[in-house]
Amino acid sequence: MQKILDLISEEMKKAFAEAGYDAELGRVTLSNRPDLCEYQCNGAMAGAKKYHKAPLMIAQEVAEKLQENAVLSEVCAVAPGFLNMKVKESFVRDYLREMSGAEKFGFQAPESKKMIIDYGGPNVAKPLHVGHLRSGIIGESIKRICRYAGHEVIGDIHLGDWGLQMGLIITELQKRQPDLIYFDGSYEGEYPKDAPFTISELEEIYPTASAKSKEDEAYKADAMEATYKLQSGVRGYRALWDHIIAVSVADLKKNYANLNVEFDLWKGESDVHDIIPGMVEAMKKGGYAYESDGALVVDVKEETDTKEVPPCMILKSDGASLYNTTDLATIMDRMENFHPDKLIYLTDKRQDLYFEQVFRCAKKTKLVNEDTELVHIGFGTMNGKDGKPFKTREGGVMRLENLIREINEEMIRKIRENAETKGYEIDMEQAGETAKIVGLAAIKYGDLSNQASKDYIFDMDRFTSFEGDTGPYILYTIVRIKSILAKYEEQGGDLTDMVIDEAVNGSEKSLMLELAKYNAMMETACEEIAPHKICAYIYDLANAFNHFYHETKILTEENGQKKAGWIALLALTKEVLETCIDLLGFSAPERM
RNA sequence: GUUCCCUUAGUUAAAUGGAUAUAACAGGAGCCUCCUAAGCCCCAGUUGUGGGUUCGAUUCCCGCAGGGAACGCCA
Repeated sequence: MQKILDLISEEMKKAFAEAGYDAELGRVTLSNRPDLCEYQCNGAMAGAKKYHKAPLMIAQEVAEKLQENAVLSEVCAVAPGFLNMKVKESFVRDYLREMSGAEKFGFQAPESKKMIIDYGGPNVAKPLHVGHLRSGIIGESIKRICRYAGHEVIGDIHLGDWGLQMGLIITELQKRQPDLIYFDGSYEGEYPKDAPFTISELEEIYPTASAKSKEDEAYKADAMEATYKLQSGVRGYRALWDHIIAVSVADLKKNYANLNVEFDLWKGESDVHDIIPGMVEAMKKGGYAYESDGALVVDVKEETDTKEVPPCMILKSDGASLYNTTDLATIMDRMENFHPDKLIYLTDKRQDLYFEQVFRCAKKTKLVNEDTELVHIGFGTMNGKDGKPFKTREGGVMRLENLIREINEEMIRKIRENAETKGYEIDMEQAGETAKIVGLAAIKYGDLSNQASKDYIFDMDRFTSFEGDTGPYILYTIVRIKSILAKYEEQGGDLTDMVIDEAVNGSEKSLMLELAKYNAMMETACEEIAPHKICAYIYDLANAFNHFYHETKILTEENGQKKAGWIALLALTKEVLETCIDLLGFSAPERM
């Protein structure tokens, strides 16, 4: 389905051509001055130089050609050469009717690609903290947006499960429980099914071990040896590692489920351990990798660089692999097993240069094809009110589950308060569920409505205040519509038998024009992988609806056809809003 | 030190090179016998600085100031 701007532009282009000017000048845009018009065209000003004519004269000539027209109800030329226009009510009506019946409201999907999203995953055995929030929230939304656009998308959490941290945990475990069967080298039997620790113990063990290793050289040496033993496949260590992963992953799944974030793959750095030697060999043989200060590196600088791009390090001087190594090996693995057209990496934006190096290295060493797209989406930091990285009141790192719990508690309080002032009974269980839904929307909308690349302030008070441009405001709008639709059915109305009518007032037309923007907005949001554009759109749409709602008494309308037309408009608004919030990764409750 | 990014109302954020820069919050004034007042409505208040390109610049280019970040054996 064509975008409404294109349809209007077609008319304008015809008029430009009829008046003897270049048709391309007739590109129509949304009005910057809603008080003057709905759409505008600046082509006359752009063409003034070319035709040596005053822009206003060109605009007037073009406007004359548009006086009899099926699309535009009003076209006028104003100084210095703007063409201002309004569209016919019947044209908008027809457009929305088509949109209602079309798949994805007429949004045309681009050419389908296969892509993998790498969430730059959390490390196992460490609790999720607010730093992990953005990657999960943004990643989930991007995944949904790309799928909506018709792409085949695989999301891989890409756990940090193979480094020194694992050795540290094992070492600390050995100090605490030296008699564990896993440390008995001569043991050849089956290992127990259950882990000798819980997730809370694990979360305490890692920081303890990490702190000890920084002070105690011998301890650190033990940890490095344990890492080596693990990576070289010592049975007991591998069995212990399996336990650590299992306990940790179960906890991660629970936490991500609370955020409504899902991964298709739970791979990690450990998965490519075996293919690293082959990759390194190939890089050497290909003449790409060479030794520098004892380390193995690949040059990735290019002549056009204005900045210095250091070589990409493949192996450390002690021969051990590092972050680069596993990322490159993972690229190789993904190319072989999934044949993606595009790889998207989601991490903190501080890793920009790092990914530039890795991507160049992957291209240069032909791990990927010439046309494989490698994209790094670097997101900004989530800061506290003081503008510094978000901390708890005590100054520590805020655990994700605590953050979610705090929001939920505040939400329940709000729901109770609301019920009390309006004087109705609430089911506490249901209130809890609603609180979760609304709280998640508050967190996600608060994050996604900002451009991903920018830092943003996470202000608990503002996010839970629910006023203005927030997730709860969007949900509230949807709930209002649901409530009206339900009452309409109670009155005996049929939701399957209704069709949108011409707008009868300004706020209704505004709502309709807002709806008509949908496919253009979605196209931009998909191309730019920009969830914040969807947020901005639904905020405008919710505003347009609330304005209309305020002016129009829908259910008490006596003209049945008129009422059904409004109900149809509401139904479309609701569907569009729900589709959008689904792409953002949250949903609306039945009531709030 | 080098390079990259950022700077918009008191605060937090918007604006393919277009008219009077857009919202929200905070501040001030209104609207519930009426489909959820988590709403609607009115008022007041902004592009760091100096140049350039352009008919027109928050947007593009150059300088300056202020802030952030990255710069081979961390991830």
